[in-house]
Formats: sequence, structure tokens, C-alpha cells
Amino acid sequence: MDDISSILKEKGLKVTPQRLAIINMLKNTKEHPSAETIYKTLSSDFPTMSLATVYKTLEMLKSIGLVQELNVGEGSFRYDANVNSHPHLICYGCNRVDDLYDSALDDLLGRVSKYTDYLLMDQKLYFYGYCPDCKKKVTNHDHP
Amino acid sequence: MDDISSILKEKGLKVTPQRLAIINMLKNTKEHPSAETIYKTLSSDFPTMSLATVYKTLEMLKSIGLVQELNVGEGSFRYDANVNSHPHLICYGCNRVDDLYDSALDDLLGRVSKYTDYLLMDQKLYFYGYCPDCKKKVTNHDHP
DNA sequence: ACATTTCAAAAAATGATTGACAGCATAAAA
DNA sequence: TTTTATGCTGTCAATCATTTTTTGAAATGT
Ligand SMILES: [Mn+2]
Ligand SMILES: [Mn+2]
Ligand SMILES: [Zn+2]
Ligand SMILES: [Zn+2]
Repeated sequence: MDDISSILKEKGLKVTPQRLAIINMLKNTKEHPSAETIYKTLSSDFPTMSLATVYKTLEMLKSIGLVQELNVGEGSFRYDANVNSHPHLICYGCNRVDDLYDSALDDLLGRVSKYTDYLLMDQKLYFYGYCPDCKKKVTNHDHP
Repeated sequence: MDDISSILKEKGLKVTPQRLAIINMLKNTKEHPSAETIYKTLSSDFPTMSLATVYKTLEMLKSIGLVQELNVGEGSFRYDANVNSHPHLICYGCNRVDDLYDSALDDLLGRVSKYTDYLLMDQKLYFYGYCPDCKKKVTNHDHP
């Protein structure tokens, strides 16, 4: 009946509590969590779920296009249930990852295409700095 | 006498053949090689140099601002002796990484700053698609 | 000469991710 | 309903890029 369940069923994939928990968590957060964070967050409700299951589920969700993987430059990936390719902001201070809404970037791919012989299909845009909270605490800094 | 040697000396770092070879290779290529590629390329001239030395040297060159590390979304990093933060093109077909020269992206950071409360300091812009060579071979494709 | 520092190589450790495999749950087939 | 097949989970080991530690040689200082 619910949206995700039927998508999984259509693809011949089993609907399990672990899978629903992971995709629902991603749909209900703006925090772009890592696999580890997902695992820790869900471990109170699913104490027996293993980290490998989180990884395998994320791999599966990626492959059917329900989540995207973000590489913000840490040692591990972040995950996002918003699969549109949209720009992100990363805070040097607290490592949070936020979405960026900016019409200045609309049709960037189209504009860039005029400057290259590549056939462009996607873009990954990351902006680094200090979030509003961390900005206050910063006096003088270079970026790392 | 030579530029890199004096920079290293000024910082109190020793000038070794291995270090010079690595930085010179990076200065003379547009290929954005990985540590592994650097290691393999130099191993004919330096058969005893270990991969750990390449990593350690890259770490050192990064810390004194002579190279930057690129995370193009592979499992490993690419290195670039051009330390300005400039956009890159990545080919889905052959994994080459090229520089992108595009005045459409000038002052992007300044323009984006108006749309966010972050204090922005840096950006990483990656554009994905098919390079001129691979474009020919592509008939119909989704991006991976 | 002796002590101190710096280096490179080798070996070991790390941390994120993946793979192999056994048992379980569900569902199709008989 | 019983059997059979298949997918999924958890355990645990393996992998891979990278980092750290150890060791000994070479360079530098006294
Ligand atoms: Mn996002
Ligand atoms: Mn470059
Ligand atoms: Zn912050
Ligand atoms: Zn190509």
C-alpha cells in the first residue's frame, strides 16, 4: 500500500523492516547521514541489525534510484533520498552537510557545456565554509 | 637553485630525489594521477621507492600547499600541482580527469554566497560525462 | 667521534566497504 | 499442506586505499 513497499515489490525485491526503516529515515531527514550514522540512529529500534545490512540496503536503494551517494570529501559517503543532482554546503567546523537552493546555479550544466567538448551528463557541486552556527565561533581561519 | 628545491629548503625540508621526482611529475602532467599511478610511473626510474613514500610525500606537498587532492568520486584520490580551486571534467568512459576553463564560473563563490548564510571559503566543482574520444563510442547511455 | 635529526623502506595497523556463507522467512510449486 | 526455491540478514573474514610505526641508514650538528 505504501509507496516504497510497492516500488520494492515491483522490482521483485523483498520488503523488510530494515529496508523500510533505512529509506524512511533518509526520507525524513535533511542531515545527509553516513552509513555509520544510519546504523547508530536505527540501532535503538533495530538492535540486531548489522552494519553490513545497512551497506547492502544502501547499495540496493542506490541501484534502483531511490537514494544518491554523496562524496563530500570525508573518508566515508553520505546518503540522500533526494536523488536530483543538487549542490551541497559542507561546514568545516561541524561537518554538517546542507542543501543549497540557488537559482544562480540553474542550468549550469547547459552553460558549462558551451565551454567544453565533453558530453556532459551530471555535475557535483560542493561549497565549503562555515555554517551559521560555526561562523560565530570562528575568528580567523584558513580553510583546512 | 631550482624553484621546488628552494621552497623545500625554506621550509626546513630535505630535498630528495624521490620528492623532486614526484612534484616534477605532477607539474608536468595534465592527467591528475592517483598515488598508484604516480608510483607506477616513477618506478622505472626509482625501482626501490615504496608506495608509502609516495603517499607520505604527497601528504607533505599538500601540507605546504604545493599540490591539491581531488576527490572525483573514485575509490582513491587524484593529485594536481595546480593548487587553485578550479573545476574538473570527469569522463565516465575512460575515467580521465581534465581541467575546465569556463568564465561562466567566475566568481561563482561570490554569487552563491548571496544565497546562503554559510561563510563560504572554497568550492569543488565536478562535471561528469563523456570526453571527446569516448563520446564517439557512446550511442545511448545513462550515467552510471 | 658522538649525539641528534631526518629520511626511506618495510611492516603493521586502520577504517570503510564488500564478500562468503549459514540460517531464516517467505512464497511459489507440487 | 508439504516441499522447494529464493532472497535477505547477520556474522565474520577479506579487501583496498591510506596511515602509522618501526627500523636502520644517512646527514647534520657539537
Ligand atoms: Mn541533499
Ligand atoms: Mn586540475
Ligand atoms: Zn558548522
Ligand atoms: Zn573518455
